[in-house]
Amino acid sequence: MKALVVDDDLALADIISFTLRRAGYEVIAAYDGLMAINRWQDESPDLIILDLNLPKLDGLEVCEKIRRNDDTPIIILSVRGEEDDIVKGLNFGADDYIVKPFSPRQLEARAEAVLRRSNNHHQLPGPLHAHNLTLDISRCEVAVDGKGPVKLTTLECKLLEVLMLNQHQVLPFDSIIDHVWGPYAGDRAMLKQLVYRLRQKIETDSSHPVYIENIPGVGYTIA
Amino acid sequence: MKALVVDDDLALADIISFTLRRAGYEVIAAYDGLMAINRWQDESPDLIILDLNLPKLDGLEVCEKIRRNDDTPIIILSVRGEEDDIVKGLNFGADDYIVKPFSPRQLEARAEAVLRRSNNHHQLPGPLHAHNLTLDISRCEVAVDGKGPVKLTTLECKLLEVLMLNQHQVLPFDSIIDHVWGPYAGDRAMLKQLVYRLRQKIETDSSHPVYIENIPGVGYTIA
DNA sequence: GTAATTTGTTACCAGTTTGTAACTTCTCCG
DNA sequence: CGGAGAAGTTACAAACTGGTAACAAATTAC
Repeated sequence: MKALVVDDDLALADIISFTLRRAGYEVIAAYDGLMAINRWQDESPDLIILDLNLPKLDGLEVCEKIRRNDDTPIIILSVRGEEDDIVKGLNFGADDYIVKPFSPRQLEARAEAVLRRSNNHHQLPGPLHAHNLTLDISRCEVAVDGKGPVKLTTLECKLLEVLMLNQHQVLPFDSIIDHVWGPYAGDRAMLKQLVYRLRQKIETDSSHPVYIENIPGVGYTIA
Repeated sequence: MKALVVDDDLALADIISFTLRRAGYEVIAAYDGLMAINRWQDESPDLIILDLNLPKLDGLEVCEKIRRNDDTPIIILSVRGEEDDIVKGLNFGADDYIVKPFSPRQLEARAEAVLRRSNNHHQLPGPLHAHNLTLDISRCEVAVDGKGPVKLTTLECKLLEVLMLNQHQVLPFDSIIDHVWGPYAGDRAMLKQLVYRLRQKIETDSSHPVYIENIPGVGYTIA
């Protein structure tokens, strides 16, 4: 069982690693967000212990990025014990959220509980389809109604991606914002603007949006 | 998605049930250990929220008994936040352990995280039914008698939600106000107005309200 | 470096939603 | 019957919302 420990606090990372090794895990470590992504790609661990407060790339973003590609179990470890942080973390796809300070034994028990549940299966992201839109995420291009692909900017692409991934569901403003700009950045004015710009590119009749629908006071959806 | 809530504190069990219903779960309850086992056998819920301090049969024993037979996700809920308790709970096969007091939002998020793992297709909260009304909370839309959906405002939606969740019960003004406007906001005049506006949208004969009934001096109800 | 593109910021407008208050109707009860 | 209190109705103003636009800052391309 291979575990990836991500924490910029070297001392703490060591303690965690030690704990896990003692419990029989093979442990690899990363000290910032980018490194975490790299090690995850190279080593494909069975479990990730993730601190939130990371240099270079925020923990939540790491979590999101990983979740987009597979479902390696993730346990978030953070000093932030606020309600909002916990809920946000779990909504980003984490399996558990432990507030520091914590005990090794608890970490061990929770790791086991999470692993007990997980069973590996992969899924690779092809182009996304919804309605009659086809989104090629890697090239940031969308084909409307089969017609020639339209180039999107990075943000527009992320917006459309999260909407299409959750087709038929209404996504609340805040969760869209989190997914497009990452946690702790972005606001409604920016989202409003971005939706406007994206619509300009994919909607034909501006007064009656076909694809991106607004649910007043709640969020947006692609039906 | 069916959830079994086990807690001998009736008030708390009610709060938990309400929270889960709001999130789109069908909820059944049990107030002691033996009852929990019975209901679990009869109803085979998709998720169990389990208090540890139970009469007749201890929570941990319930957990163990259930685990022996199947792997229904179990979230333990307890006042005991000691290391030992948490580790023990998780080792008995629970999927998560939440220490009281906790917030509804966190319970909801953790329930979702656990379910995400247990059955890979994560079922969406379905619409609410009562009488011949169908309320889609996420879209703020209600279908009357199967006919085309009517758009509701956020407040109207919250009002109808709380009424429908408590169908057949008379809800006192103050508790409705709390649920719609939150604590320390809203008053009866505003509620009166809101009921009027909601009725306009769903009632056909204004002089004889079919859905929302007023109990003078007490509150409103959906029969 | 400059030009082009992308992104963030601010302001405005129209439509909607909400709060407030006055007024009417209903109901209960002596 | 009549009056008081509760609930329903009406009307209007204030606040808010989301779409649009124009412009500035930041980023990228050349």
